[in-house]
Amino acid sequence: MNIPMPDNSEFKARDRFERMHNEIRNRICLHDYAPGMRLSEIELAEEFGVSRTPLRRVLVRLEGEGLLQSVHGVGTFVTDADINELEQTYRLRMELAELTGKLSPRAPDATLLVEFQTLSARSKALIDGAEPRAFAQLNMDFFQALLQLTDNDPLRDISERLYFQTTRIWLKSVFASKIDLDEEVRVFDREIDDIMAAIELGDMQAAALIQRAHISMSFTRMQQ
Amino acid sequence: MNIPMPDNSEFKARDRFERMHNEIRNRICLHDYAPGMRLSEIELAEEFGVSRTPLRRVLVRLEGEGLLQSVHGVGTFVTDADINELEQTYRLRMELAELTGKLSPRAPDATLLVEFQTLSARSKALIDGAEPRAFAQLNMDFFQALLQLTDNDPLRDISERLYFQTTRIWLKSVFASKIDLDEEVRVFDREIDDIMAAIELGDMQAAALIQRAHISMSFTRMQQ
DNA sequence: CGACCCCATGTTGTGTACAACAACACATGA
DNA sequence: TCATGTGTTGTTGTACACAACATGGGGTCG
Repeated sequence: MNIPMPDNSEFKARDRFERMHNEIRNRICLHDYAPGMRLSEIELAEEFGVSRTPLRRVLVRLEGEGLLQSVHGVGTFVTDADINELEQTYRLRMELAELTGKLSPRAPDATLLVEFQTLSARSKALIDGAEPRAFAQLNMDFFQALLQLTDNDPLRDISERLYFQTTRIWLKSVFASKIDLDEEVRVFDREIDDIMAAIELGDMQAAALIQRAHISMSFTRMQQ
Repeated sequence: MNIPMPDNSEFKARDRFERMHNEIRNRICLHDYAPGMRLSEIELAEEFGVSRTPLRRVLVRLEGEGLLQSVHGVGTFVTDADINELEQTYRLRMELAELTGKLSPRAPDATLLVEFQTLSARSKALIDGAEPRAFAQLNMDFFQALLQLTDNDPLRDISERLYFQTTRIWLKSVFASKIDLDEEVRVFDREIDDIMAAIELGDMQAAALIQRAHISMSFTRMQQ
């Protein structure tokens, strides 16, 4: 009844898939591929040194994650979202963030604490003049660090999935200068410090609530 | 910036993909393909009258949904889950069910009410001696009807995703006679009637809470 | 001038042959 | 008897050629 799994961790094909998937997902998230943009299967395949077949496997996965959409005979496009879908997703993300503190919260180990401190330092380095892309990268890294505060795997997967669905749309507002970047960076820096304070007290539920509040405020600022 | 979409709804390729995906997912959910079972790409491709290529696209999607796992040179297997993963997923499903009543609850239209009555009738028909598969099918149909009580699309998607991840494992307990099927059917029949009562009062939040309670109890009975 | 048709072009989708890989049976030797 | 190597078989993964499809431009007819 057990599914066979090679104990060796070489996984040539699987690793390649994972690399390509992460790389393309990051590019979408960081607006290297902006919403609405068309991706060329041929160019991407050439870049990664593979044929279209394994690349398409990655694209199919990303389509399942709601980040891409393929249209026969036309192209593969980065999906966009209107304000209504976005609001639904944000409201759900808020609830999930709170659940992070309720379902299997996990206190961070020493390694993770150091990682948070590094993130905090990176944040402060951005306060005096930041580029949107560097800020987006930091935001993503911080989010993924936060995910390690819960042991509930499905919750992690889903939160990550929704993060990647919303963050590029949010970033669009930043790029369009609808949001004041410097102000956003300052707010984010406070969020990191507040959450770190809660974590160091071992109060994971408080950390989750702070995160929830910031997701909410982030969406509010975006609407203005 | 808009993604092109044919307004015509013929979509030959897309429809075929959707059909194959739903069919295989249902088979997994109803234990036509039990957890741990190996699927033959060649046989499935022949059955659907296509080559391996488009079929593999479906399998990749199902792998992304956590229902399948492909191992190079060995086979494609229906995933199983141990009790720990299952508990995590069930706890998350409970919370999401409650959220259904909070985030964009929607009162059912006449069509949906009729559908619920039909489901109730089907349930009562099963009370005197039911087959596990028919019960599983009813359970699935009822769940998908419940999903229409919220307008929050991401919440719907995720709830459905998690349902398909857990229900086949739950059904395994039923097939293994760890759970008394007749008793399970009676409990489920009450759940339908209780939820319908709440819905007819327009109290969607109560309906959601009842559902949450039943998800919880279902998992408890399963553990015994 | 406008409406329509047709075809050239570029894209995604499909079929097929082959490569990479893992499991198993069997022979072979210590 | 057991360990080990080796070939066979069947599976998933990959490459490539071609089909299906949508788009846009130019031509043609009204």
